[in-house]
Amino acid sequence: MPRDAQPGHVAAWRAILTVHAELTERIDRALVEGGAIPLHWYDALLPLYEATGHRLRLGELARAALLSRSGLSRLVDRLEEADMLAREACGEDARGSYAVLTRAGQAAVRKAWRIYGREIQRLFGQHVSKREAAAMTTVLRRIQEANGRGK
Amino acid sequence: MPRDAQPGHVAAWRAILTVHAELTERIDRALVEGGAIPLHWYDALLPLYEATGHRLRLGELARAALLSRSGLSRLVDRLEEADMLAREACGEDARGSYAVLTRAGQAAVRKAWRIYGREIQRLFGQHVSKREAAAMTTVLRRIQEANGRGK
DNA sequence: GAAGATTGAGTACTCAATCTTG
DNA sequence: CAAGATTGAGTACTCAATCTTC
Repeated sequence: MPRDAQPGHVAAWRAILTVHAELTERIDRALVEGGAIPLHWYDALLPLYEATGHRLRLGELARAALLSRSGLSRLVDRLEEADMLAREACGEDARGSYAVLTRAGQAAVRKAWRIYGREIQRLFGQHVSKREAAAMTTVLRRIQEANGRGK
Repeated sequence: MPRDAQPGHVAAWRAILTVHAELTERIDRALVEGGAIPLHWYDALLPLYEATGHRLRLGELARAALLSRSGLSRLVDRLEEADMLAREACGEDARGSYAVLTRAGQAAVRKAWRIYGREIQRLFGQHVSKREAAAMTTVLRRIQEANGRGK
């Protein structure tokens, strides 16, 4: 967006882009430097961690991790290779598979979260009051809901 | 970040991630469907558009577009191929080059911005009051400045 | 030797096509 | 033939190595 002729919401969107890019990069760096899994892996493993049984259909996981089915398929290859998760046949529907977190995968998520949480506090939370955080969440959730799924 | 035990700033960060991912994808789709350049190209061409003389050193452009030098080098190959910009030798320093927007490149930025601006309004601005946008910008700029460049 | 830019090798994604099962 | 998952081909990035000029 051009710098001139900016209604307020354009400046806000621009600020979101900048903060997202900067913090995301720093968090990923902190994870790697701290000997944890990369942010990318964390994004895929967290939905599993939060799922009941630490288990999700591959399609669901793809959706949760914002990846295409094919992209997820290859990522799961690498995560399985690294012993973060295992594929498991799906009883009810022989077409499908589950991804299930291993013990090592669960530990990796917890370790990553310790670093991630610390960094969010340091880079973001530290500079934002409770009130401001709540207000921002409200607005963003409203946007989320207005745009969720449909057109 | 786990869904439980969330201080307010974690929820806010999570909301930023979600909104960023969703809107970014929709905007890119709108650009392509509208026959404009992809978001990716826009991100690289806009800094040029805003630069005096529509001209920037490749290194500067890399920084502005949040790309590595090598990544930018290849992107510039494609943009040059598509007649969006041209490389130009740098008089003062024969090591360096400039990237300069072509006429077509300038037009492409303007066309993309028409769509982009409309989509920001539709997906984001429409759901946010002026006050809220201003408040959000203030907070995010504060974070930006606290984390800009240094540690 | 350091800095600007490019090239080589490797990684990670996409869409379209395919295979398998419902 | 529709849906879940994978595979093939193509694209776009990264870091490390290289080339050129300061």
